[in-house]
Amino acid sequence: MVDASSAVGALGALAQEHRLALFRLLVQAGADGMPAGAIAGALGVPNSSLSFHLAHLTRAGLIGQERRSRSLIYRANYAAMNDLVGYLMENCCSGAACAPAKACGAEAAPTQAKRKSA
Amino acid sequence: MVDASSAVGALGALAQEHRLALFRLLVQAGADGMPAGAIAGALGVPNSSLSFHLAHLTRAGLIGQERRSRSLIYRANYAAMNDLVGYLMENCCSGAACAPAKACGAEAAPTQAKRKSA
DNA sequence: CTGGTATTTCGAGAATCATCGAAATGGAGA
DNA sequence: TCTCCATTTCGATGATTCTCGAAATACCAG
Repeated sequence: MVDASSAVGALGALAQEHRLALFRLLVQAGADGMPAGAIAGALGVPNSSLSFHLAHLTRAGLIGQERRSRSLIYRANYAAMNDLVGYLMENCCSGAACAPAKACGAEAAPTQAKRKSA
Repeated sequence: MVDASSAVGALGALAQEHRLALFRLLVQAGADGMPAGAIAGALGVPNSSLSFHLAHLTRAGLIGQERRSRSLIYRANYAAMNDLVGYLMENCCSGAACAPAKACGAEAAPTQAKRKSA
């Protein structure tokens, strides 16, 4: 489930050039994720700026992190992405021809608890 | 199609409490849309503020307007919404188990030219 | 043409956000 | 333990955004 304020938070997190590119990068990276350094290189953003955006996206619940030796591996939270999309399209067209729009149910539940039941 | 900057624009347009509520209201209203006054009433937002948000959403291409007598009818642009979602999920999971995620193909192309080819 | 209603524009103030260098932190290897 | 590397926090600055009353505009009915 998604409530209005968390949806606003998630959309706000994505509403920024670097963060959108970053999130899409992780979405496309799949379950393997990417270490912060590699992301910084791929996006051409200074470390301190990237860290800021990474934290923003994390706080919004759109990505998760996992430590792997010295590096922090980030990966997209597909469940959150699907929830957000579902929230946007909720009761779409007042019940007209609307496919439920489903998506990447990937195995994105390796380290952290992805079960954000609340 | 969607490019990065228009996606950022659309997400930024949705990343605001009132605008998100407004957009969802229109999404749920369906093809009939709603006049500005009714929206202001439903959201409890002053006219001048609502107009600002309406313009923002319109500039982002997420909603369209049509004059009907003295009122302006606003309605969601489902094509834009679907494009945005498609952009977010593009190449999801690096080709893993990802459904193409489709949605409200409604007849949302009444007044303005929705063909933003460029 | 005149009156009236629906909606937008104008303007200014308050608040939030993005950027990035330098310094601090946390973990791993020797 | 000591050192090194990856990443984050701190701090200040500049830019953007939200809000809303009052005035202007657009349109329709009579």
